[in-house]
Amino acid sequence: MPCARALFAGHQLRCTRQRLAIYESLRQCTTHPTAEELYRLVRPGAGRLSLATVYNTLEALCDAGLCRRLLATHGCCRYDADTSDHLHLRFRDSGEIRDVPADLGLRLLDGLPQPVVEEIERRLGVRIDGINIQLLASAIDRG
Amino acid sequence: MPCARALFAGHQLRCTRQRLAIYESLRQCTTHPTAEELYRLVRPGAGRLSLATVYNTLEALCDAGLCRRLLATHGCCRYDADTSDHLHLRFRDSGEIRDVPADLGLRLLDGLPQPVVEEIERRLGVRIDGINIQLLASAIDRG
DNA sequence: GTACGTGCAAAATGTTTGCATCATT
DNA sequence: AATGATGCAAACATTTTGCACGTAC
Repeated sequence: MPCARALFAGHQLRCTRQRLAIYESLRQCTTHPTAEELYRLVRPGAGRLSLATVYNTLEALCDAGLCRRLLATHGCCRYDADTSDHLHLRFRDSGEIRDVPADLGLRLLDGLPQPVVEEIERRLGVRIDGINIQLLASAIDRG
Repeated sequence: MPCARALFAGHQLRCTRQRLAIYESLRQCTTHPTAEELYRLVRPGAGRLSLATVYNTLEALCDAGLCRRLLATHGCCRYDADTSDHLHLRFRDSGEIRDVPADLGLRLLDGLPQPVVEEIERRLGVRIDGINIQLLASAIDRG
């Protein structure tokens, strides 16, 4: 894994003390922290740091492709009266969420190897009782 | 599909004018609306209605299993410095998000039939360039 | 030196809560 | 009649913004 400085340089990101600390911390963290958690984690060793900077930095890192938001809802919560396991298509630019036609969604879900799901249950000691699949889409022929 | 009144009764949900309107509207809607959108959609025909009631109703419907939140982040945004396609396990009760071990995640992803992905691209006219898979887990041996 | 990042505080956004009133059972 | 839902406003939580100052390039 390249060092943070090199990655920042490669993405035209200015390399500041705060950004380095935030990114290093996020890389070492296995807990998928929130902005607030990162702030509390990084602040003690980082001299002055504000929560707004954490948000700004995470935004910059995401834009550069160096991190991502987990299951970001692109704004606010969306609701669906169809509670069966089905697939959603999320458009990267607009955040719009569309359903994948049921037949195609089923064919994709059927492809998932059940033995692997069971091995995940065994190894992690959990019961898996649902799945969310979100395909990320870019519209074709834009710009 | 059973009528809303019957579903409400089956889940010990009081059947009010507002709830009926909200649920019917959500069922007919293909756009996965936000609470705010539902509010604007339902209000005109529903007499008095407040946004808080929309939130309360959606909460009650979700609890009853009659609808679900799409990709709810259970609180706030979480970040991940690993931007490769990998699987997450979300715990229903705590909202904690854990990584699925890479080898298992890969085996699950490899099971996805590529021809189906391509057919989705063709039929919907989009380019699919990423996938989020979130397995929903309940801890075993609780309570 | 300039362009960009930062801190702080304030605003904006999305969601929840307290309480008196009202409606469903 | 009793329980639970509603409307409203206010609280809350998360994220974004404006601006003066500071720092990397």
